[in-house]
Amino acid sequence: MARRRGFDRDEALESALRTFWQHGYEATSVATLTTAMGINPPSLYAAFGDKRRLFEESVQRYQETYGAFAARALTDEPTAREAVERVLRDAAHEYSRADHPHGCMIISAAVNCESAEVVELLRGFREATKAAIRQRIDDDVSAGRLPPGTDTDGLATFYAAIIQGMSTQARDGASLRELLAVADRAMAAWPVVTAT
Amino acid sequence: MARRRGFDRDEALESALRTFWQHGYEATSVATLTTAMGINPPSLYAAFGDKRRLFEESVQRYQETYGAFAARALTDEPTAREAVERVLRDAAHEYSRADHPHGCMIISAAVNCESAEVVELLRGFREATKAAIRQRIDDDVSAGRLPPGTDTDGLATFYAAIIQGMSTQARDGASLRELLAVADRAMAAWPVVTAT
DNA sequence: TCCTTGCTTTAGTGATCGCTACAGAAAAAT
DNA sequence: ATTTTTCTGTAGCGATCACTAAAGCAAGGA
Repeated sequence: MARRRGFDRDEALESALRTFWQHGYEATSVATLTTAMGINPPSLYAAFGDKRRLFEESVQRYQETYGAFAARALTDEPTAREAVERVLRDAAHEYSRADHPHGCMIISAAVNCESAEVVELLRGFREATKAAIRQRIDDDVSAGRLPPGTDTDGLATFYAAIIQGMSTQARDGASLRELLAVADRAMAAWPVVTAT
Repeated sequence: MARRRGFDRDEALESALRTFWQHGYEATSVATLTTAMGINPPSLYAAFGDKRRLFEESVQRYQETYGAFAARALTDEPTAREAVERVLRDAAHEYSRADHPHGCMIISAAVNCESAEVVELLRGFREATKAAIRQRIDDDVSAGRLPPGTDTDGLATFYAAIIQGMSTQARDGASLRELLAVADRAMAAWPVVTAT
């Protein structure tokens, strides 16, 4: 039929992801992207549509790779307490790794962003994570591991805030040790279950 | 001598501050600034130097006004515990007020910013706040209100992360009630002082 | 071998970026 | 009233923004 694409679409998307992760949506220019991806603008537009759709694909890919630890922890662990603790400890490791940008892309890539759609896209992902934490805690209330009157929404908001604070700290250069200390301290705020 | 300035420098600076606070350093264009300030570019450059120096003055002004609650709480309260608790509760109120942008300017205005100098400027302010919290806790260790082995640096990092998480939550639309719940939950992680 | 098809490169679109030259206007000093 | 000085508005600087028209090139089908 015709000539085939001369670059690996997946590798190019990974390069775009990391560039967006480091600099954010609007601060990343198409020129920066094409340089990082090793292609020319027309190839980018042919393969990914435009800058926004490339960003959306990058975020999707982030959620399925670097950001997948949270969903994994929430489903794998037997109790809400262990699940949340593992989310925080995994976040500490993930956010401080030296082989990719620090912090969380979902949290930091659209902070100074004029596009309401892009802002809402990431805010939606953050809300979803918070809702997943709350669901996991609700399950524990239903199972009797937490008292019936537990403020599950408040707890979910608190741990979502912790994750966001850890991401900011990581961006500011906090070490794995410091982030783990934050995670441990945050778990000290877990509701005390009084014996019956 | 000569013609006097036709606008109020302080009012113009306040307008610039709020614009930077809302949109961040790089996402705020000079055109946006001049519109918000009600002046033309040459007036801005004559009165404030350039965009970066205007931003620095805006940050300075922010610290002395909207952001002054933290330093006040840390010096006014009698104990570190009360001081940190008041910082968090004041932050909850300040970050969710309807009459100015949500969250903290120092935390959010240079997240997606390519200028290393601007990033470092705000990071320096964040480090200073963290250091002030740590100092206040160190004082309590010296005074015997906290045990000698207390990890004061870890505690300061934790509450700095809480403040940053609250700022992100506020930007995402969290209410005063939700932010206060985060503050209260965070205080539940304060070290337990065992009786001697 | 030649044609068709689609990816590639080059080069440039109008719009906006931070910033400023220039000239007119206004107020204090003479 | 005239001069001096500094602010003000207009208009535009070169650079960069996201994006694309046009033409060259490579590979499968005839």
